[in-house]
Amino acid sequence: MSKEGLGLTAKKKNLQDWYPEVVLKSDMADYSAVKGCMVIKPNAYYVWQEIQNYFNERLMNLNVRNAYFPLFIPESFFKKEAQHAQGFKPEVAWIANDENSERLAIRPTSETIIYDSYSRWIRTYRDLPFRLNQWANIIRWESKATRLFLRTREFLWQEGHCVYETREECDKETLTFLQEYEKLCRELLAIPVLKGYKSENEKFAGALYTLSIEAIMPDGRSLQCGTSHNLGQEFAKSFGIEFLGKDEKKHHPWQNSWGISTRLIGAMIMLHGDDKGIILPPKVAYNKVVIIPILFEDSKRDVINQAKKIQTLLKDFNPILDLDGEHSPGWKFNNYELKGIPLRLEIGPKDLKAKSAVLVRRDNGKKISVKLKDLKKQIRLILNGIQDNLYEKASRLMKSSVVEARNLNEFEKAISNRKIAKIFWCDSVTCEKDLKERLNTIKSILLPLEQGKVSGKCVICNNEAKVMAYFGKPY
RNA sequence: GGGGCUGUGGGGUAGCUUGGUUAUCCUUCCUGGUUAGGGACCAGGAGACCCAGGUUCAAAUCCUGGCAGCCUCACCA
Repeated sequence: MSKEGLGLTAKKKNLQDWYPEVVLKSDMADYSAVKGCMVIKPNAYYVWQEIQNYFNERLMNLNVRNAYFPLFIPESFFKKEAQHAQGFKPEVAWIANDENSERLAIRPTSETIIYDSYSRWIRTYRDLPFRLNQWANIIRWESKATRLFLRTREFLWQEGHCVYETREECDKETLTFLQEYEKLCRELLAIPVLKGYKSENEKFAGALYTLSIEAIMPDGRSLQCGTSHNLGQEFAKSFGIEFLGKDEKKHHPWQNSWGISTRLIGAMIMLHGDDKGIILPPKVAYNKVVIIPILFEDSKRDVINQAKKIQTLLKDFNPILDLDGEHSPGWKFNNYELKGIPLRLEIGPKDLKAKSAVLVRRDNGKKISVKLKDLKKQIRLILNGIQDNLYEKASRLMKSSVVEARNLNEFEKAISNRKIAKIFWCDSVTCEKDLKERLNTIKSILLPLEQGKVSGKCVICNNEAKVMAYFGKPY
């Protein structure tokens, strides 16, 4: 029998059903009247704001300024970079209001409109490096297969666009931004990731190469969480971006672009949640604590007074104080567990006498009694502990999700066991395409940054192996 | 873009095959009372057939179209 808010599907049993259910019931998001477009509700939007706060500070350290470019991109801009245009063709939404002027794309990414401006702004080597970022919404007109946070027609992201004199600088910072993403995922969202290069098939349309971070979900599928592209000089050539060098000659600069999106919120929900609901990493929880008074007739007033005092004492953690008299404490426990509040504080007559309160962790359910004088310090410690524990738990999951496969047999076994297979690979486009024809949802996830020693045959096609690669099922 | 499934109060559902009284049950919500450390109990009350056409004496039920959700293939963050 299902009870309101808790008819949750077991996570392990059926992740595909659990995920949308828990997103809706935990009050993170809602569907809207428009297909593939979602409402991001306050607790989820707060996570996005924390991502912005964190990353804006990092950007300042890296000398990247924020700016904003238009939502609309003239069709002719798109066509200037042929590979780029081809790559995004299926998912661009168009505006064609005015029959007399060219139609406008609603940005699926902003390279073209931004680089048109860059071509007028960049003149000499003294203008370089040039680094901008924008926080924006993006439209990709997915025909089907939309999923809350993970794939929607409109989503929020940041896109950084930098210009450099030399390939070396560009390479270096392309990697730097990827490392920043890894750090953000680890420190803020407690998400461990794999880092590496995308294969030729999977790289960004128009890029020289693409670096990406990938989080492994509980069902063994890989979720791309952030990308950093070295765009080489091709966009510069297409958009006429040139600078006068110290050598008094004109050169095309090197460029990169890099982005993370609200998809990260989906990764966080899917990775940390359990059968009771979502679990918010303390650093991105709007309310880090919920105070639940245990009320009896004779001690009601004293307990409520104490609960209010504790609320004031703990204001740094923005605690919810639930004084609702209709619901039982047990009902409240379940409700806040569903919504993922990291820490619950229970205060009743027994605690009042002992000058203490009971703390219960959302991540492991452990319950301890803490003296009021130690409360703030203890909560700080416990919240840090929860943050660390979530990351460690997810790291163990990631480790157990990746298996080495030394031959085709082991490879296919790994895939059918829903694992990510680490293999020797020939790194050829045709090999990956052939594989896709046989196992249609399987592709290369990435080629790890640290390659180690590669010797032997490609596990898939038996040609000479050139790289180490992860293969699996992506989201 | 192709194929399949689905849409009933705030949430979960029965009813649809074979059209026919006042649309079932659980939960939520409101009122009053009794309660009280892991989803309390009693009494009363509120609340729904996705939208637009069509067939019919009569449509939640059948037909057509639209919208939305899910699964799957293709594509993609």
